[in-house]
Amino acid sequence: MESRTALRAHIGMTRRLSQSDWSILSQASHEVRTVRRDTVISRRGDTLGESILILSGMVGRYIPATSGAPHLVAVEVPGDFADLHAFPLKQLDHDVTARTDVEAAIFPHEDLAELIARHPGVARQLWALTLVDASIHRHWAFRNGALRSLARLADLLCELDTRLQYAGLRASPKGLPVPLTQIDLANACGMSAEHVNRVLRDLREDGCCTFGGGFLNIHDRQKLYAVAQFNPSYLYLPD
Amino acid sequence: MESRTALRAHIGMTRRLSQSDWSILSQASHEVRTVRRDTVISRRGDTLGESILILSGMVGRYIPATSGAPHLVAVEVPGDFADLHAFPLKQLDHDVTARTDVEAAIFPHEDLAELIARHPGVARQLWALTLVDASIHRHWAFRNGALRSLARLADLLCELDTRLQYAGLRASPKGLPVPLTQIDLANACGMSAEHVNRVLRDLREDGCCTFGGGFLNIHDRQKLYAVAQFNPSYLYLPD
DNA sequence: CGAACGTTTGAGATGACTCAAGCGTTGTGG
DNA sequence: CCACAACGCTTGAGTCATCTCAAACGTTCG
Repeated sequence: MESRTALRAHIGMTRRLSQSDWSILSQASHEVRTVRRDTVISRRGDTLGESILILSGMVGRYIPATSGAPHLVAVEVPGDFADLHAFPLKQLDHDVTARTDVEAAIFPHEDLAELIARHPGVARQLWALTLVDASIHRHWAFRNGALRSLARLADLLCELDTRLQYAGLRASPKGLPVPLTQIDLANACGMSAEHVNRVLRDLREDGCCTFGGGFLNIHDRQKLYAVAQFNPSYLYLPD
Repeated sequence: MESRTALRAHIGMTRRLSQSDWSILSQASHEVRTVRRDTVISRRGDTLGESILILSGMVGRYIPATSGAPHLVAVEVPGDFADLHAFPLKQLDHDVTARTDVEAAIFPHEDLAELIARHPGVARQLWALTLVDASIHRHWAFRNGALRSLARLADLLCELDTRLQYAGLRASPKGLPVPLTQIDLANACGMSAEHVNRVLRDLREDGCCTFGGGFLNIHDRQKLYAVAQFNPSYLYLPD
């Protein structure tokens, strides 16, 4: 049971860890939990005693706005820790919500603490994982501040394409599963849902990609990446 | 000499560290360097062997845009590590530039590594510092995605006010030193410089604050914070 | 079957941008 | 020491991107 967990979980961003570091880390988790879609996993201000590693599904981080809907500031895909920063900080400044049904490996903070004390190398790797997150956050700030709607939306789609593929969700002929609505995209990009719809139409008519039914179908990846002028270096993917 | 450095540097965000943790950490730095205004401290893709703690002045992190000026995605103030994430990641995805003349304490990565191996508690504190950075990045994504120009600019000014005050730069009758131009603000907020100028005029005419000559003079802090609906929880300031 | 939700499209309003010009300040070289 | 260049600030006028409001449609789910 546990070994199966470990096997399945060494995916996506956790591939930054060597096989041996991974086997050490995976011993800190003794439980896999399933979370239903739209469940709030943790709420701003909560004090957390555990962090979760996404095995399947997608979660979002939301900053509540005083007026209007909470704003989507990050998504986590399989292989990402959804809230590892709660381990050193103990507290979250935002909400974490399951966008789909989610399978997650639970890492109690006390187990992490013990593990880290004995394995500084793994500690460094975990630190690095949160720093890749930070780099992605910077890119979201850049995207929302520097890009116009067409490039902005395309850039987000490129990021999702790259990260989801790296997480092992290979594009099939039917497309890459992206369980977000146009409203979610609008929320992430700081655009109105109507405008997202129009920009998606433009991308479709330009032969770049179609988005719908939970799938992103990329017809011309090179063109899409060119529209976004996408440079994935900020994702710090190995290779 | 060194003790003076330590004394002066235990400011701002480093106050998250206890006095004893701080004395341990400060032993990892044997050099204070002065960097001239507008100097590029490190460039995207560089492999860094040291990280710097700002003692005085301000630095910016810029993501180069394929077209147009590089985009300002973060500023660091006294007490912040400008590039501590280069320690676990070894590489940067963006440029770091001195916005003013900067005094910085140098922390060679090999000294940090040794120190961290012996003091896991300090390691955890350093990790936490980079996570506060990440939280600030999330807020910048939120700001650029969710707020309209008036609130957006006001929110940035509130953040600068809070962080600079916390860094020990108390507001004098003449104002709080904010060594940025309107162009910098525009760059950070994803607005045109002309529009920043108009919004600053609005803030001035509303009696909130005046910005100019390297100073932010806040006339009615409560009003300014209300315009931005500013909630500083994301800064994770103790107390 | 009806309600709720997401998508799609249109029309009009507006916030923010671009272009343009003038002004003040600073720094520099003749 | 002056002159000029460079830069940032300020304001105006017109344009454009994006938003808002509105309505219709399809799908899902209870």
